[in-house]
Amino acid sequence: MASHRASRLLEPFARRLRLSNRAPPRWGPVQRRAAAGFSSPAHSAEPMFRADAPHLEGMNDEQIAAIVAPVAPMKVLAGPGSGKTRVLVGRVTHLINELGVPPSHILCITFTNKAAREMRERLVASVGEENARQITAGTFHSVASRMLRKHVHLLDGYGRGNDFVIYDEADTKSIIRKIMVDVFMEDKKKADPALAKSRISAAKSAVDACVGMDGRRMARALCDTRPSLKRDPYIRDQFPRLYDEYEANLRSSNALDFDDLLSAAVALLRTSEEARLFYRQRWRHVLVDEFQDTSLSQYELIRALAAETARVFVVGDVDQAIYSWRGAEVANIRTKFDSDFAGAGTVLLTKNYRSTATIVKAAQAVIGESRDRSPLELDAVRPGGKDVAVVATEDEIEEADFAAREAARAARSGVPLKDIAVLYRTHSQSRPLEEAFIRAGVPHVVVGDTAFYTRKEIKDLVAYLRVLFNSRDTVSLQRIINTPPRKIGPGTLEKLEAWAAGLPWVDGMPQPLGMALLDRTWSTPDQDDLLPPAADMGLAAGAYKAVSGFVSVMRELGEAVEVSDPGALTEEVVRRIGFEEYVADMENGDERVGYVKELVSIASDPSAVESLDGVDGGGAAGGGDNGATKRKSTGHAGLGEFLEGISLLMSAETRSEDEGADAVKLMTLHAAKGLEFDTVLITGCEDELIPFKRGDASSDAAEHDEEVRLFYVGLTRAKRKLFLCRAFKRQRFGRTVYADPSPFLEVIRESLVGGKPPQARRAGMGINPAEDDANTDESPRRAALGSDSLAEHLRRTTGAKAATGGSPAFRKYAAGESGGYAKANAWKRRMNSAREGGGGGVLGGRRGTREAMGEDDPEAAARRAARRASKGSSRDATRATKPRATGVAGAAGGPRAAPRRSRGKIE
DNA sequence: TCTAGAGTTATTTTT
DNA sequence: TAACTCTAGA
Ligand SMILES: Nc1ncnc2c1ncn2[C@@H]1O[C@H](COP(=O)(O)OP(=O)(O)OP(=O)(O)O)[C@@H](O)[C@H]1O
Repeated sequence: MASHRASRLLEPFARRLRLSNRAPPRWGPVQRRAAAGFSSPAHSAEPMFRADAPHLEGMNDEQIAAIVAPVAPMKVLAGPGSGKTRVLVGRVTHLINELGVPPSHILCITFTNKAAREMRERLVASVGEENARQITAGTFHSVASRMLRKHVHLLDGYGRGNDFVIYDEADTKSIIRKIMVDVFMEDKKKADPALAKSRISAAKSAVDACVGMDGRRMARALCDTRPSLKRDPYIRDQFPRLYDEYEANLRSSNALDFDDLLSAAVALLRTSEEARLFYRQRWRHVLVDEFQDTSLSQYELIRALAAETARVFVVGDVDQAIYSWRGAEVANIRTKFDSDFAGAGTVLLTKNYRSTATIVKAAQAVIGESRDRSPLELDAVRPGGKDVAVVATEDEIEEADFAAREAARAARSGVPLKDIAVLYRTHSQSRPLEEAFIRAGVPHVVVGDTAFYTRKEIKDLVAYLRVLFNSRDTVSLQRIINTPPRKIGPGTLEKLEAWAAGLPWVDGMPQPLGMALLDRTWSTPDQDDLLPPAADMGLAAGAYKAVSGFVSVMRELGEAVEVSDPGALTEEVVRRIGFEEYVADMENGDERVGYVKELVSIASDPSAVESLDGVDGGGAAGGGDNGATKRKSTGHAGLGEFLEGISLLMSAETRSEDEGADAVKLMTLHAAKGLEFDTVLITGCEDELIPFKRGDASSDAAEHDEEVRLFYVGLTRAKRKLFLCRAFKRQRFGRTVYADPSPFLEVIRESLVGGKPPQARRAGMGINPAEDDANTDESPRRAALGSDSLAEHLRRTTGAKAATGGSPAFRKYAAGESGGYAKANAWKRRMNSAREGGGGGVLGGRRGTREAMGEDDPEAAARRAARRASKGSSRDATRATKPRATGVAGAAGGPRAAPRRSRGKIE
């Protein structure tokens, strides 16, 4: 039985394989143009390639060495902009065009969906549409999910069916909250599922495959990686139980969380001969981008897929490792790869083709602040000019206005909007930016914005679809059973649960309520009553009627599933449950109705799930029926694909028209990894924001280094022009917080202009103070707050030592010693703690701030004094002096409002 | 069961 | 500040 299935699944591959066995013509003689940085793998096979092959054109020797290296484990280590991704694409092209590898045998793994999409574009350009379509390119999670969708039933005792759902953060937290309240009797109010979830997640990524491990085992694993937790009584006493309850819940709901996707895929490959055989045949060549950010389970997935076949090619840069907080291990690329993949070769690339020399120099200076960096050199190929500007503004609103204006200016001078990015450390910074872009009428896209799918009306609607797809999904059922209100309150729900608990168990578990209600598991096949008699369910007549109503709607919708594509089905759901009327009645009803329509249109649009098809590569992971051109998939499978898409692809802007849209991209520094833009503006270059410092936690050296790397990643996204923006003050928690410049700014300044005073800078070294920008602004204030006053501010607040040699000061600061930036920090601490204390302290604190600021900018001090005198709230005062004639009100309904992410299709 | 008003909470970073 | 949750009262 099993082997029959296997051979059926493998059949298409066998066919392709036969086809591809014809050797490609015209292989040239072996040429070894490349030597530098190329350590030959143990294999003695010589690289074979045509020196004139188009995909090698313009490549340097090291790049070619990597691309044409013999098929054997290979890793490419190189700094930003050195062409790692380009080499990876070149390698794929080489495999297909020169070695005759069928594209469907190639698996390309990236870290984010954006990167996957970009990779796909590059592949299309290099190997053509048809070939690219057959390559599997996706994130670890999407690839793992696809594997499980096909084969999870082969995981013995795992209790999941192929119609599993993926629980997102909100879903898992709601489960945990429930456990905390029901099992641990915690106060509903106090319970903090976030911490517990992060512990569970950390434990799961600390282990190569959590499948089958119980809570105690997981607790031990967690303590092994985080020794500080060993003495934590919570981990010892509660965590194991919590974990087991959590797992039981997911299992009963036929659900997996994000970490489970990876673990289960690893377990699948380890335990199932059939699956192992299948995927090793399927993906004979595995290539991984950004390998430095792989976690243990991701690494194990690669190993399980490719360790024996040894056809693995990874690229990465330890200096760009920015995900250790979620379990990424640099050791994977540093050492483990070499020891696990025998005879692994290494190629180093050291030329930066992306950025101008000035930008590279600034970036190198910053990464130099990391203690644990790669010894790799990075030489800029492009000459440098005045490409780096430091800009200081009064607050985040001005900063945002500046960014919008600068983007518009760049666009006017010919830079495509989509080649401009505004980066920030935290999502919360995106809001004023977005408002400014709307005000300025500059088209923009907020990338990685999950807001759409976390909206209540969208979650509700998706929950309907999920229950229709998988009736065991208890979290979703609880969401929808009384939404819109249909008189099934908590009391009724409790009775229903009691009823379901009394039904015969299925698969060794009590029946989830959804299954009991919707799958008629209580009935014998020939009965066709909607539900058992009311008395059997312990319900009063009214409640019984309400429940019957719900069940009958769901039954009918369930029948619609098989004949509808996701769009039509969603529309049908909306119609049957009167969702639009329900939503319209809530506040902001019109807007919400718009979002509902948006979801329908996303569901209807086959290209909305484009990257999912891509993951499938038109190949076997999706079943035997494909290879056909893209079409709407109907039925259960189509619904599953759609649901998977919205769980896995975090952002709504996966639709092609948004992706390709000519719009400025707003995103976090993390999200920008691997991308490049002509012009980059990094906002919030302030101490404690970059590098980020959380109020409570004391940051250790490793965390600081990661902040350094993150900023480094941000800097190196810029090809031609880089703006570093900071604001003197910023609203946080509704309070005004004053901030010093990021210490990294001083590092950059010093590297580009040396320890010279600000005046010398203007004479025209690397930094362009952007004074013009300031002066052409309608607000004359910015001139006063340009980078000159910034430098002045830096010099004074960090002391003379820093002024003549910022770096020693920085080192002290980083080491936590006093004398460096500690002075400035003490100043700020005083400010903030003064504000914390009651009334009088507030005033005193503010005054102190102004004085301190006033020292370096008399004009600003005068302005503040005027504001103080005006006695308004600080916000009003700010507004009064702001060039906001076109303010929020004007922009809100403005016809030229920029295309925001989630509304694109509403018209 | 629903609502309005009070009260509290929030901000790293992502799949 | 603003967005969300909870509670009391209808
Ligand atoms: N040999 C080359 N000649 C010209 N341009 C090149 C060459 N190699 C790479 N580039 C260009 O340099 C830029 C950076 O390449 P790529 O994105 O592949 O770098 P990367 O190493 O992946 O960067 P990162 O680590 O920042 O993701 C791209 O625009 C690419 O086209």
